[in-house]
Amino acid sequence: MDGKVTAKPDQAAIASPRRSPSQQRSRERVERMLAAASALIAEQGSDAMRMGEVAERAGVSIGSLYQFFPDKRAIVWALAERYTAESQACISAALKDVSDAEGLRRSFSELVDIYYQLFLAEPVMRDIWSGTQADKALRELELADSRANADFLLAVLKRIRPDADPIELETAAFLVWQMGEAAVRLAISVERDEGDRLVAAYKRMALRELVEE
Amino acid sequence: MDGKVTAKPDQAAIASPRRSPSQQRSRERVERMLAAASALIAEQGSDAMRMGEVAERAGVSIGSLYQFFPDKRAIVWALAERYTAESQACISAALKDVSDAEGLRRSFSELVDIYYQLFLAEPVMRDIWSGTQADKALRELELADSRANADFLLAVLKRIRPDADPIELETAAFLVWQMGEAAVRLAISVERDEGDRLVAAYKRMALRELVEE
DNA sequence: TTGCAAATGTGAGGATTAGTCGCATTTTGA
DNA sequence: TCAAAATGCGACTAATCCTCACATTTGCAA
Repeated sequence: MDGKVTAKPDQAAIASPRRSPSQQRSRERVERMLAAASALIAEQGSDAMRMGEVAERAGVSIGSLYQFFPDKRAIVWALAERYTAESQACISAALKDVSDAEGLRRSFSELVDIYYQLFLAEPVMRDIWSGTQADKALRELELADSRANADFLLAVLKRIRPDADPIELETAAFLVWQMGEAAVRLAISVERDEGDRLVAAYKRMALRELVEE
Repeated sequence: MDGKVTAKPDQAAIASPRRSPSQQRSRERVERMLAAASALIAEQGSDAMRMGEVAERAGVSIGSLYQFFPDKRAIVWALAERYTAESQACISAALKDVSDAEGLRRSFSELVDIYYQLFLAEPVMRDIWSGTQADKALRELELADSRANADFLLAVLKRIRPDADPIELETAAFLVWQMGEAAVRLAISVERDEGDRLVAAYKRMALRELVEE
């Protein structure tokens, strides 16, 4: 147990590749590893995903897998980061130019629908956010992501209601956003009909809080 | 809506004791096992809990542990069941006699506070609901529990607004309840100040939905 | 009391799987 | 060209869940 790897203290050691692929060849292999992991998570869930199976499906050896990912969580993390970056861009775009209540109504409703569809359609996201919450680092990524997204909403609120207490607006934005994530997670875990009703009810509830206060 | 816990699909097959302790001696030993598991979960989280450690701390052998619990999840499940039963009784009591909007305001506010305090104070609950969600059976227990609790709320709503569409009321009750659980989980994972603000904001939001529609 | 079946208790070992390590092969760059 | 760096490999180690064959205790009918 003589530590050659110990140098890095925290987050880098947790989530970043053990070694960055610098050659074209290895970059492609890393992509294959991620694709294999993604497929396996979609099929069985991240918990049941076996590292050996990822390696086999990617056509690489176990050793190569661990060359670029320090541990199993790092692979899931890497996928989660991609999805959050993607959805953040989407959210930012949807809310960037909103500056009045009516615009918020429209954009917010669309946004929730997009989010709902995304979760319905993407098994990996579904698993990562509802299944692997056991992982502390992932929970923190989600929380940070949630805050970042809530900030887009907060920016809109500040434009619409410039005189309101900023702390109150921040609380409202964060809460409403987090509720939305919970609503979507709930919606995808029940029958489709009920899920649709729940998402619609959430939209009403959220908008009432956001624009009718 | 019979106010009774609806039996989940194959909960017995998944989680029930492999063998029911019939002698006083073994009943006490099972209690010791659960107590040990509870303590370990509080200290390290259910994921890091080791079966060997549970056995050692309970003063029994590994074999005895598996005599009464078919697997690791069963121990966590058994603890989760106790807590949900406890909190359901509490919720039922708080909402049983509410029959008007003002009563709901008062009781709901108290209820949320109790829930919040419970999560703040009880590390095992905290871990089970935020950490071990990777376990499918536990997710289902939570969902069933959530529905059962929402039913108490639904009963109140039906008394207060007898003319409203029952499906809509059901959706509202279920959503509001689920949002509450999400709000509390969120609140305990941030700074205390912010958590308090979030819970307060949730209360306002929920009551507006429940009594001002 | 006695005898015996059922209940309970035990812990070494089987089975699985995350992660390591020394060495082989390929690429880079001077 | 060729040495150093990067990449690739897979048998092996370690940790951990859980089983199983056997030992011990308890309940109870004769």
